[in-house]
Formats: sequence, C-alpha cells, structure tokens
Amino acid sequence: MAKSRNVYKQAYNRCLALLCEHGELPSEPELGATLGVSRTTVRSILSRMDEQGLIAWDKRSKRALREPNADDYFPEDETDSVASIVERAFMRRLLSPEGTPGGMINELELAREIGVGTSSIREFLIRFSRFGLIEKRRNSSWVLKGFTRQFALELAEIREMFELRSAAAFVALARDHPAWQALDRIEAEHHELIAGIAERYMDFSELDERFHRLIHSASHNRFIVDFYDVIAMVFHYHYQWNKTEQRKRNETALKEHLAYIAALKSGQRAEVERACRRHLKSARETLLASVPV
Amino acid sequence: MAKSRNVYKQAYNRCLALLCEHGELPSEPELGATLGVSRTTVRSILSRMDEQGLIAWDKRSKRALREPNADDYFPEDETDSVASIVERAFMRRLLSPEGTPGGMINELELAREIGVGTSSIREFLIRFSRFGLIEKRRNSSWVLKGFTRQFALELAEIREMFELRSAAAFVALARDHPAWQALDRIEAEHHELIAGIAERYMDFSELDERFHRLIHSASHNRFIVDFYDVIAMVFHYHYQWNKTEQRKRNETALKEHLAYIAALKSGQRAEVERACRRHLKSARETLLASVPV
DNA sequence: GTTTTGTCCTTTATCGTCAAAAAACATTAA
DNA sequence: TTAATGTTTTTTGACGATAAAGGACAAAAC
Repeated sequence: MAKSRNVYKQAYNRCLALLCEHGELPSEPELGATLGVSRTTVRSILSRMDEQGLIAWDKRSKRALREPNADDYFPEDETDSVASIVERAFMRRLLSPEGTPGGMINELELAREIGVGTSSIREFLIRFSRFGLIEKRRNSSWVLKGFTRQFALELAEIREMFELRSAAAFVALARDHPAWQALDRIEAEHHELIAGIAERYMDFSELDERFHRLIHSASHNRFIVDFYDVIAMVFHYHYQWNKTEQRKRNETALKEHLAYIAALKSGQRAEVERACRRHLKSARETLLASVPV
Repeated sequence: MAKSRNVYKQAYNRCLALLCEHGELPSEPELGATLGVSRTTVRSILSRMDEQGLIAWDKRSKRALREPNADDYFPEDETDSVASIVERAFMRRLLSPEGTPGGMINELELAREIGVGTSSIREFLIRFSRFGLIEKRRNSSWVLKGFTRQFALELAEIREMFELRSAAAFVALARDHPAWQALDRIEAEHHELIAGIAERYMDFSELDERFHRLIHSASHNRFIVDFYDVIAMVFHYHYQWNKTEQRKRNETALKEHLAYIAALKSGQRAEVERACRRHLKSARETLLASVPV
C-alpha cells in the first residue's frame, strides 16, 4: 500500500478553519506556507473543497460558498501519521502491566495488533531504542527493559547534569541575546497560568516543555538539546497515566520555575544553581513517586 | 528478496577454524553456543561441510576427513551484514568532500549506489541519526550536518562530563567488584602493548575502547554507557582516515591511560579527576586537530 | 519583474512477500 | 532421565512495488 493521506487530511481540516475565518483563501504558495505543506497538497485540498461546493475555485480566486459543517471535516483519528499511531499504541502497552521488564516484543504481532505494516513497527522501534527502554538482540527480538525506578533514576541523573550546565550557559548569554526575550515571554505566561490555575492547570506541561527546552538550547550542544526528547517523552506519556495531585504538583512547579527565572535574570550563578537544583529535585521526586516501585 | 546469508557464512568460516584445531566437532547445541548462532544455522553449516567432504557427519559424530583449504572459506566480504556494509559506505561518503554540511541525502540514490534496498538505508539512517550528524525533515529528505569542528566540540563536552562522573563512580566501587580485576587485566595489556609498540601500535584503538567502556560502565547509567557508541563511531572511522602521527599519539595515550589507572587504584578522587582531565584534554586536541577546520 | 498557476518529475512512506535464522516441539540415543 | 538429534513453526531481515507528498520549471497573470 502507499502512504496514508494524513498530511492531506490534517491540512484540509486546518484549511477549513482558515476558510471560516477569512471567507476566502490566499494564494497557493502562501497557503502552503501557513499549513506547512507543499503546493501539491494545497492543490489537492482546493480540489476537494471545490468539489464539495465549499469554495468557487477559479485560478486566483478561492471564494467561500458556504459555511463548513461538521461533516466536512475528516475524522480526527485519520489525521494522525502512522508513526504517531504506533507510538501511542506502543506507549500504552509499555505503561500497562504488559510492559514487564524482560518481555519480548514481536514485530509481526505488534503490527497486526496496531493494524500497520511491519516496517512501520521496525522503524519505530529503532527510533524508540534511543530512549533506553528497549534493546535489540542480533537476529532476534527486542527486549523490554521496562519503565522502572532504575530508569527514572538514570534519566534524572543525566537531566540534572545537562540542565545545570545549560542554566550556567544561559546566565552567560549576552543580555541582547533573543533567548532573554523568550524568557520574558515565558515568565509572563507563567503568571497568566498561575492566575487561571483553577481551570487551566492542564496547560502546564506544554509550557514546562517550552521553558526547559529554552534553557537547554543555551548549551548550544546538540546532544543536550536532543536529550530533552527523552524527558519530554517520559513526561508526556507518564503523566497522561498518573494524574494524582496533578493540580498541586503543577502549581508548585510553576512557582519553582518563577524562582528559577528570577535567579537567571539576577545573573548570580550560585543563585541559578540553587534554584535549578531545587526544581530538579522536586521533578525527580514527582517522577519517582509515580513509578511502580 | 530474503535476508543475506552472512550469519551462516561467517559462522561457517569460524567453524572451519575450529575443525582444524580439534579434528572433530562437538554437539550441535555446544557448537551453536561457541559460534553464537542458532542450531538451525549450525545444521546448515554441518550439512555443507558434509557435502564438501570436509567431515563425516553421522548423528553425533562429526569427524574431520580432510584439511580445509583456502577455497573452502567464504569470501570475507560476503560475511558482512547488510547493515555494516551500509554503515561503511555511508561513513566513507560522510568523511569525503561530499559530506558537506547542508547537503541532502537521497534514500533511493544511496540505495542504488550501495546496492541494497531502500529500507536498509532508511533503517540505517534512523539508527545513525542519534549520532547528531544528520537530521530529518518531515516528509522530506535527511540533511547532512557534517563532521565539523563544532560537532567535535559538542561531542568532547559531553564526553568529558560523562567520563569524569564515571571515573568518580569507579573509585567508589567496592574493592571486590569485578571491575577492579578487569582494570588489572587492561593495565597489563597496556604494558604489553607499550613493550611491543613498534609493530603493534595499530592495536591501540581496540584497547582504548575497552578501557573507556569499562570506566563508563561504572556509572551504571544506560545513557552514559550508550553515549560511548557515538565516541566509538567517531574514533573508529575518523582515525581510519587520519593516520598522521598515529604511533606517537597512541604512545602518549597509553601513558596517560596508565597514569589514569594508577590514579583510580590510588582511590584519591582529586588524583583521578586530574589524570582523567589530562587524558581527555589531549584526546580532544587530537580530535580537533584532525577535523577539517 | 515578480508572483501565481499549471504541469510534470522526484522522493518518501507504507505495505506485502519470501527466504534466513531462531525457537519450539517431538523423538531418539546414551 | 538427561542430552542429543530430527522436525516443524515463528519471527526476523531485506526487497520491490505503489500511491502520497514534495519539488522544479515553464507559462500565464498581475
């Protein structure tokens, strides 16, 4: 079979939103840029919109003919790439009782279960292997190492090493470096989130990721920057599963972030180190508390 | 097409050596264990040896009938796995003038050039991406980041961080931990190599890798241990290319290793840190000296 | 002259297939 | 009863085919 049409479908849905908003659509190259797809895909989208009577498409004019309704949108689950479907399904397995250390992973079985080809599985497993949760034996299957306490400890150790160094590098950045402005914006977002914490505490993890990635980017080291992918993966999936005390945890973390940001702005290296360590310590504890044993 | 028969061929060659040595072969399971292959492969090997008149195979008895000659061995290049062929070919490209930063990698073209299927290339590139030398754009090709001075600096930074920590962990190991014995053996090998440095200086890099991997293993952290793969890859390929002053460099490194080992044995943390830093400093300089600019 | 569109070619994503290699099971010899 | 051999079943490794998505280039519109 050929590739799934998820790029097209997802872009189509986003394009419907644009249509609602503006009543017409811009030029093909511009549309491609806003949607993040090629002109070929843009033209497929326009073709369908024309066919469905949503727009009158004639060369440069793409005028809306009617309001899109719910039926015009592609179902959400068809807009995911195969890779992300595999990822989700695999993580669910990994975090379930099936994810016992030592267990074997059968590529064909996994492919059947998820409903994709074996090469998608193979490629996913290779990509995923860098997270240190699975390991390959030559000419044999993958072995699950499991989401264990030991894993969490090893992860936290590296994270602390990297983040302390990145934070130190951040302080050393020239004051006119764009990262300082980015930090200001993120600080403001923290205040906003704290103000509306009651209903928006779920938005924390996205802000958290952006904050830490900003810090890590100051290291100017691709290995440090890339390592954050491991952390992000863990947080993303693990916290979907464990929601106990989520609001309180997030509120604490937000405050720690603000102290951390203040330390960075103060330019005092010792202050930065203290604030960074404090936050990483509670992050580690939170993670450990949610690991099976 | 099906998979290449490299496992069989390589095991066959090694089995011929065993046959020369002992005049007969042990039981199938034992043979499988020594050769590191399954019984299925062992039986394929025995079948062929029987056909070729090398052994008289009847149930448990596998008696040698004649001495194997050069023709009995499979050609060496047929014993490489497709993955290693791809790796070598790709690294040659990367270290050649073609490996310019910013260049695109075309999967199909690469597959044709090397003479393998596209999925072998894809899987290799995914595996290789963790080395930080290439990067993927969604639905588009891989981009070469190049083997640059910047890369070497980033690599050295992480290496120093990890090795200092591992060395500190090594010193803290209980004196009856098997790692200490392994260190003694490696120390002895260093003395042997220095004694015969004139003709054996090429053997250094293998010993070097074993030494550093031993140190790293004391960290008990999979991310640190796995990171050594990146370093090993760089050293393996880069030094195949740059052989200037190789003998002298290796001799210096051997002496630094011995000082480093002595420091570890002394149990003095400050001593260890000093010896470790000194060695890593010259390793970094050597690497930087051999990078284009 | 620049941007947009129309057309065509290239490259990637995904799958099914088939032999190699491993693993499981059954049988026989010691 | 244990450990080997003989036989069958699973699972991985590698490939080619095909449609989706990207990209290039000429013609047309502003």
